[in-house]
Amino acid sequence: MAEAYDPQAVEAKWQARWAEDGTYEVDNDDPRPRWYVLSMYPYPSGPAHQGHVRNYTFGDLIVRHRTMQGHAVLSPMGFDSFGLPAENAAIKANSHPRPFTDARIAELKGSMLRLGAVYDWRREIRSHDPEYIRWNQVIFTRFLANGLAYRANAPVNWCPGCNTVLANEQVLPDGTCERSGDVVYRRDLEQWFFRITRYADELLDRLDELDWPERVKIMQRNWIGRSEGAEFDLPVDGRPDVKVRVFTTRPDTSFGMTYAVLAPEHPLVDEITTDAQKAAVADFKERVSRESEIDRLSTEGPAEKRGVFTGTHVVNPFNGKPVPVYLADYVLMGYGTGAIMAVPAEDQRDWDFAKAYDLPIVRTVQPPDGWEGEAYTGDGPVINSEWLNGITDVATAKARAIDWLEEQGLGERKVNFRLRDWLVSRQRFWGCPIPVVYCPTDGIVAVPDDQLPVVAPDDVEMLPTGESPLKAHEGFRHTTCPTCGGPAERETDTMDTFVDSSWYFLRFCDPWDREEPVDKEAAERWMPVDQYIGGIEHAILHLMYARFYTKALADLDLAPAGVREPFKRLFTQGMIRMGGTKMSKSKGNLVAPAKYLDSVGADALRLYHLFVGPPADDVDWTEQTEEVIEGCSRFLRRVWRLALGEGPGPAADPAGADRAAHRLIAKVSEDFERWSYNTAVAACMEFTNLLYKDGTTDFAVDTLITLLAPMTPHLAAELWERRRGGSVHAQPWPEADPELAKADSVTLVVQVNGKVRDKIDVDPAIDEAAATALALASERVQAHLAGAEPKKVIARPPRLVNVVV
RNA sequence: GCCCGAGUGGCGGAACGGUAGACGCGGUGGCCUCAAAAGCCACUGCCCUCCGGGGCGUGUGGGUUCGAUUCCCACCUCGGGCACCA
Repeated sequence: MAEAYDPQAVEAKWQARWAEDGTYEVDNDDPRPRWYVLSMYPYPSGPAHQGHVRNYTFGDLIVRHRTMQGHAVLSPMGFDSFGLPAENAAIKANSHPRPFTDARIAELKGSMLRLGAVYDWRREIRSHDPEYIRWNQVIFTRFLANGLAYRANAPVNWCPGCNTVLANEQVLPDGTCERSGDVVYRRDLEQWFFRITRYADELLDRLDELDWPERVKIMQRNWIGRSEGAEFDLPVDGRPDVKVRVFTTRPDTSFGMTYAVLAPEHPLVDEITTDAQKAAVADFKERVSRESEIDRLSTEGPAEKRGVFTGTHVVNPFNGKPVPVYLADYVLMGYGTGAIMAVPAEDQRDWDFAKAYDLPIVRTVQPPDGWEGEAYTGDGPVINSEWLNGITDVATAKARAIDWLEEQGLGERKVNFRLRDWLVSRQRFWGCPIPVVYCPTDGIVAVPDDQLPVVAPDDVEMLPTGESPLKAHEGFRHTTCPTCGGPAERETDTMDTFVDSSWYFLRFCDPWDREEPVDKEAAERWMPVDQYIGGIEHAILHLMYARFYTKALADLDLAPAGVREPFKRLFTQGMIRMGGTKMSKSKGNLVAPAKYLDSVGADALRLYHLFVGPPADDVDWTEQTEEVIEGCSRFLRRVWRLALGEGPGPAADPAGADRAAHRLIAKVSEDFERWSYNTAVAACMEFTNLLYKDGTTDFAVDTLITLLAPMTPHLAAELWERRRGGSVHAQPWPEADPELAKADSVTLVVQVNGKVRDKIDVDPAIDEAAATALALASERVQAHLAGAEPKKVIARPPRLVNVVV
């Protein structure tokens, strides 16, 4: 009797061997065809949780599968180690975020190793490493030099009590500060931005060429929010020198404009407000500025309170008629021109406002017969529009209206984006410092390369004031100007941590490069990432920023010019849920993987994650989960006994077992390609059941072990070594022989009027005539025909015959 | 409100337009054992049955088709994303 399967012993042995042998280290000059697999590098929050396990199980499967297929697989890993949790923990413990972060990384890395996920750890990147900070900062200065980084005023949440900026998450729903309880208000502050909008068109257009989940592409398209329309001027009535510029996507409806609206923050507001309305307008502006973001953006609430009349009129250039100008909170300064022409008949927001303020409504598109709705935004013939009347569709009318505006010199075609520039300033300590100094003489000066990295000092006091200790650190703050040598002040803001993750995949190609952030030759070789794997929660921000960085770095000659997109294929795995909500540390409902690593082992836990359902779907962690994991462990023990000769004896029909093995190869290979791991596991279980029933052959068992290698790598390695010697992971991925993989007989299903009435075993090569004859000869079929003549017989040999009466 | 995605046994889930429920969990029965654990074998959608079989079944209602879980239309429920973007 061979010894029982001891997962902990087997797993420790092979993990040590893979590390010692550097099995999954890959050099940049490796001659094999390249393949770059990347799981999103994690924020180190402590030991791995089930979401990590799921992510790295899929990633590791691909690494091992592609390696067996003969590729040089680049599989790097690192840690997104800057961020607020470490800063808060440090404040709480009155320590520094670094030791805290390093400890969390050690824990997470430890559980990744125990999972048996293999990486080229020589390439490890940590965002808080001074070397990575340096290159992050070099890139920032290049962005600055090329107009991709700039400083501008931006509204922020300001807490007067804490004297600091708050993140949206730190503002309570009632608009007060979560720490001090003071009323938070919006205030303009100088902040750093990256000009991602320069790439808006390319970010949108290149989505088409990506092999990404459709829903992620849709989310990105919506986020970019490209809309085509026109911009034109509305002269103020009686003051033709003052004009209000508006943006509209529906210039065809211009004859239906019955009023105009400015955003409350619009610069022309004070100029055009009449004396009689001054008090009301001031009152309204004051109220809007105090409204929290949430209130302002809510569609709830009485429409009557949402606007105010300025007392002024503007002239509709289309028909020369004056219309009143209002301020309304539903018009935003940040989009378009911050002013609109309002056409209540064809815009629901305008309709609601018009109703509340008793403004006229004029339809310019004929709604379909029986239309009972309010604003009509669909297609239809133009009405009430003078020279636009008679046009029967919106698209033509739009084009005609824009042409007219351009001919008259009143306005022009215009494309607007919802996408805003990326605000990267964070008033935080535990992040990459922005490498800039402010000099009274030279203004904003980038820190020169030879003085990088700018690293935050260690002798800081982490205080619960909400302020970055960098601000209070005189030694850091006061410096000299790199240009004039005079006294200057350092920027104390740090960069958004999304900056760190926007190019790490490029650095992985050659993390040893001491000259440049990205080694272009190495990046040329490995990029783009062939398979990127991560959570759907990064569908917009991280993936958008990384796409932006890749394009910008290419244009600045900091990355290969030909690589415009970082991630060729993207797979987004489902979330782990428990009791209806996402399993997470903050919700306190984590089920630690360690407990399963200690009991059933890593392979069984990996198998569970592969088997439980389609990888893209969410997983519910329930009372039953424990039993399913136990079931996976049971299967592995079954394989163990089978492989070591303790299960069934040799097959009476060895050729039949071998043919089944070839079918298994075909099935698992196909399932791997289409991310159907749950059915691949099911096929292996089914095959194992078959061997238990009909007996084994060496080829059948070896095949099973080889196919399991990417899924349960330790067990497969151990069994292969005991049976054959050497490493299963060095074996080539098996090829199915199509001849042998053919089934020796198939079930012909015979239906009468679409209902199954008989099943007959037939030769797979059976032809239509023979199948029909066989079906009609069936006693059961005859019984159901009851003497009637078939009207029609549909034969789809060898699987089906349908007799229609 | 708009945009996605999903509704299949007691449960997780299978199913190029062609046998609905693979595989697993749970359950039932049997074998092994002094007993238990482990293991092995069989059965397991619902209803009816004269045990031959028959009927009903993939959220609801229609449609296309010889045939629909699959394609089309409408609706319901749940989950997610964006939320006044002119």
